[in-house]
Amino acid sequence: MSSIPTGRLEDTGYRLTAPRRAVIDALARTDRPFTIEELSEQLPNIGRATVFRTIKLLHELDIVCRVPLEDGRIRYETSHSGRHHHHLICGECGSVTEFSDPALDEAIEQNASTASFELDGHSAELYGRCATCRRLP
Amino acid sequence: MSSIPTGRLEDTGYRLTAPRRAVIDALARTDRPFTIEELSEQLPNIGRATVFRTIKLLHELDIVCRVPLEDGRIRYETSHSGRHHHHLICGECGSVTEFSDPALDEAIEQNASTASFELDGHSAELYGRCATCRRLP
DNA sequence: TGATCCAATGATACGGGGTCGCAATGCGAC
DNA sequence: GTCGCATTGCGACCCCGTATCATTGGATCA
Repeated sequence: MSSIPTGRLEDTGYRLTAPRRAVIDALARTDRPFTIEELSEQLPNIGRATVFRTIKLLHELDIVCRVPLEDGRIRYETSHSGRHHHHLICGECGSVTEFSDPALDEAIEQNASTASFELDGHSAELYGRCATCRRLP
Repeated sequence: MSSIPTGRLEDTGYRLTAPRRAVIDALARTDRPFTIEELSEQLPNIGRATVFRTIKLLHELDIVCRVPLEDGRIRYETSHSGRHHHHLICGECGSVTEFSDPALDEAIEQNASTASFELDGHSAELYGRCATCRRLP
């Protein structure tokens, strides 16, 4: 159960309304990647469109992040670092672990630079099985 | 106008039928990433479902690859290398350039290994502006 | 050459995920 | 208080892709 930086909403001129607070509370109660549908089920009093809009907003503020699965489906997750990062996505239990690595970012920048490409974003997702599912210590 | 290795279809036990040939011919005529809809418009006599099925098939055979855009939409592209690679995706002209880089793959494997994660796939997409759009030599 | 059989096709309905339009609501500033 | 505008809820809608299923047609073998 992590805490969500609601201040960031108000700082950027958005209102912290009751429905938004309800979505944020629901997020704080989950520690696993979720779909909008799952989230929406937990919030029967909140309109589906509002859940979508709120998640979109939180995504723009880097409070939640999109997690693209291998098959193209999307889940969302509350970003723990709030900074740019990558994901280790377990295909067995569905867990998602954030990581960041300067060497990886460096390799990405190097490739862009070699191609005279002006980089303004990137994504990197790793798919496989997590340590827990492999029953490693 | 690149040539498509149609042999790979028959080698794997699939029939090289007229509709499939039509899709493949259309691909050979495009050198830009495309959506199924765009492709389907060029093939008014081919059923939409067949275009989807054929692209899915070609994707499994690594003849075309999925290109996930920054906003989550998907385009497809005929894979030039036929091997695993990453993409430089220009947000201005929409061009997609393949590249592969052992250093990048190495960094990815390193991170998986550190997390005791058993890697069985990964993706890396770079978003920005290509050299042409930047008007570089 | 024809008969046979199964993969492939096309039409269409369906489903998941997300957005739009719009009237109603409710913050926050004055 | 009240005014204005951001936000909400509802429902219709859209996009992309898949499932269903009757029909077609290609490869194989006699």
